[in-house]
Amino acid sequence: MPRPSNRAQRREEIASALMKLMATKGYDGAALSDVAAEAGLTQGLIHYHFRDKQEILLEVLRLLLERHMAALEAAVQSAASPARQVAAFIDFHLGLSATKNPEALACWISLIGEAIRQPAVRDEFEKALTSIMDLLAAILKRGISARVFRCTSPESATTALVATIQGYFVLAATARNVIPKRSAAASTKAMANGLLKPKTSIR
Amino acid sequence: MPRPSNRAQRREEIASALMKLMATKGYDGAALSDVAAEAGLTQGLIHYHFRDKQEILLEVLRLLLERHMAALEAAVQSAASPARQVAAFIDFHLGLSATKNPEALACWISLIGEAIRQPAVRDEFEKALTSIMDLLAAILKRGISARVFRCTSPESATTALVATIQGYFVLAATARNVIPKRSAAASTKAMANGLLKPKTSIR
Amino acid sequence: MPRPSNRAQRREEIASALMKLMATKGYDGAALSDVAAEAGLTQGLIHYHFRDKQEILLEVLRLLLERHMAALEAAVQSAASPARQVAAFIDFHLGLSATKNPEALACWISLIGEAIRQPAVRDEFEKALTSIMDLLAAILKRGISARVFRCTSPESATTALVATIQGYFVLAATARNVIPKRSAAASTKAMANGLLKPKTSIR
Amino acid sequence: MPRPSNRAQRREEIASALMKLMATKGYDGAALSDVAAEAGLTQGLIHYHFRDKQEILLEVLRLLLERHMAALEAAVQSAASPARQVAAFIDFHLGLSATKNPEALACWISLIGEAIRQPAVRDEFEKALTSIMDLLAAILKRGISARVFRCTSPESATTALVATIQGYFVLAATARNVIPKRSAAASTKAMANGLLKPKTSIR
DNA sequence: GATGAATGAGTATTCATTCAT
DNA sequence: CATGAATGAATACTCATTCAT
Repeated sequence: MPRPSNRAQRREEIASALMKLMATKGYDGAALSDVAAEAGLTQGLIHYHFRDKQEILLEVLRLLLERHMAALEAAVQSAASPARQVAAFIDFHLGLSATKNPEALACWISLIGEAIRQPAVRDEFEKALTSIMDLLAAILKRGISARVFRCTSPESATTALVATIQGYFVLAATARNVIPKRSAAASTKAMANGLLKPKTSIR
Repeated sequence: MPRPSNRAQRREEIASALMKLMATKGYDGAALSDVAAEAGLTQGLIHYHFRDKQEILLEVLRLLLERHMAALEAAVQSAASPARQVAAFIDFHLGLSATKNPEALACWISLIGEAIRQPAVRDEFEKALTSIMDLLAAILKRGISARVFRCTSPESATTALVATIQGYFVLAATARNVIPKRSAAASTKAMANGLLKPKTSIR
Repeated sequence: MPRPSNRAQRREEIASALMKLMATKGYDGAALSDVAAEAGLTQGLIHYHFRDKQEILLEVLRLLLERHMAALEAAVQSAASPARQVAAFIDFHLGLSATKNPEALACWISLIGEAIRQPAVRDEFEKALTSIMDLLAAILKRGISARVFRCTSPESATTALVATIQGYFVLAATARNVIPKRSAAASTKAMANGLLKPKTSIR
Repeated sequence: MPRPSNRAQRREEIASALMKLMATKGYDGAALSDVAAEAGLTQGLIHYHFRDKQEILLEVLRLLLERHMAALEAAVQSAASPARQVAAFIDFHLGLSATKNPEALACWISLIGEAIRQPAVRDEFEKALTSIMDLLAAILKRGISARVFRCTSPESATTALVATIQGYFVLAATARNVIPKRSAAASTKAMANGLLKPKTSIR
């Protein structure tokens, strides 16, 4: 009578606990003993479910991406035209409701820091970024095919817009005061217009 | 006759050593014993020149900014018109020679991570960003006064362009492969055109 | 109809797994989780078959001795005279084929280390040594009765020869290079001649 | 004004503490926290003077060998002829006073166990054995040159005698009861006679 | 018999910081 | 100024053992 496995659930509990702690203390600052306490588990159990701390970090990244992509796809699919989808993509990341989850944001910035150093994290982080960029690139390509965007390189444009979004994330996490209220999405759309030269302005 | 103080020099040596180590190992990963070894002096001496590790980090930030601003001002001042100065500003950060110093880039990303957590670092980081943004804002304001830029909020535009640059830094540090070759500066200029609607295109 | 008990078989599987791991990692270095993996079963099951880790070690010793004694008795019994039996005893331990099983050798050395510390292991180890020595002592006593050996204390002679063999084991396990090729059995026989002063030389 | 170094002294204190604990608890069983307590130092200081635990073990080996060789050379040099020097060599290791230091003996046996696994320990252990064997080999060679020993291979004879001594160490450490009182040195001399066929018996 | 989850004490090692000299 | 020793708390990770199913 094999016992039913609760691995997936426990792994998520542990990763969520790390996510929460990382937001305020960073990856290095989040001790596994704190993670265990936060998750209401013993420290030994953490290493029963994860080989090492890095593996938990990768699970955090996986969770963040999973949740992000699901919501992002929903937001984008509800928009009709490519131009509106680009606007939806920007609003999703930089609109009013985007700042609702500062925990995820701080966690994401911490992930950037670890991605520089830990090759395994870098690989997964790059894949995560690629997932997000692929979604935007597909929109741009549809807009180009439909001749509503006049843009030579959808790859470059995708990168530029994602860079802007990531940059706003950095500013929001480190120097919130330097961002004029509600300017992020609007400015980014203005920039998208310069980049994509759409027949109808993105707004 | 007291021997001449070498405080300033020693402080810079120590900060430079931390900068070098942070680039590859991050702030937490750079042990002060390693810093001492890298700087060619003893661990005890570090605490003679700095109260604690954070103070060295702040010195690193100061050094980075000092060097950055000096070179940036030189690059911008050599440009004639506001439009050309914006281009110079972008090229300085994202042009071909910008990637020449990966150490400073990785160090900067690490600083972002610490700025989230250590309030003292956050304050200085915000000031550093403000210095950079002030320089760009001044250019934009001149352009607006001279009616070569049609842009309602120079503050928002400044923020947007700096965000884009910071975002490219993040991508360059974590997922170099996702940036099409030489696209960063060009795309950013295209975006600047959308943002500033200049009489003559920025390029 | 209850399924047939596989206790004995499982115990041997587990002990064999520990034996294999001990050879390369030592007793302390062989984690029970590794033992379970090596034996192809789960960690929990190990403690169903053994009270604790030490009990597995004792089983390892029992297995090693059982196999050793069976082969040793066969080797000795095929020799005709006491002198030839002594030679067979030496050859069995130090001859060319003796080094064929480095796993058992390394395991034996590890057992020595544990015998120093764990009293239960020491007791069993002493019994094992006694079994081996009893076999040699019987040969020597027969030789003395038959007046082919001139030796006052068969106990001392037995101990001396077994000590030499154990010593060669130590050298073989730790410093293989210091033993001149094929010298072990020959030298030991020369020493046995000094010890037993046989009418016909042992060789 | 450089502070005078006490490294050598501290290293010896720490190694001595490990030696003492290893004798009863083995290498793995001797926790560095216990070593620190035994030496009356803090745990951190141990790692200031030694990179890791293995390095302490190597220092233990070095200390053991240093002390052993000094006393052994003194014992051997006080003997006049090669035959008497061989006797002195044997007595030094197996005579009545040899068992006076059970701590060093148990420690030596533990070292054997570690030499099997840790290559760095094996190398040093082999060198230590070689030092001891070189001393005996030199005696044998002098005896052969002087035609008082009739022995074809001094290397094999050296190995055989050292093996016997090591074997007695093993028996003494694990199964003291199996060694007839005072038989070790006498039996080994009898064996040496078989091996070296000296003109005058070794005794 | 067998599984897999859970425990909790233990371990080597790291490191910022202090301080006597 | 400078050294090197010393501290002590913290940290990730290991592992024999227990237990509910």
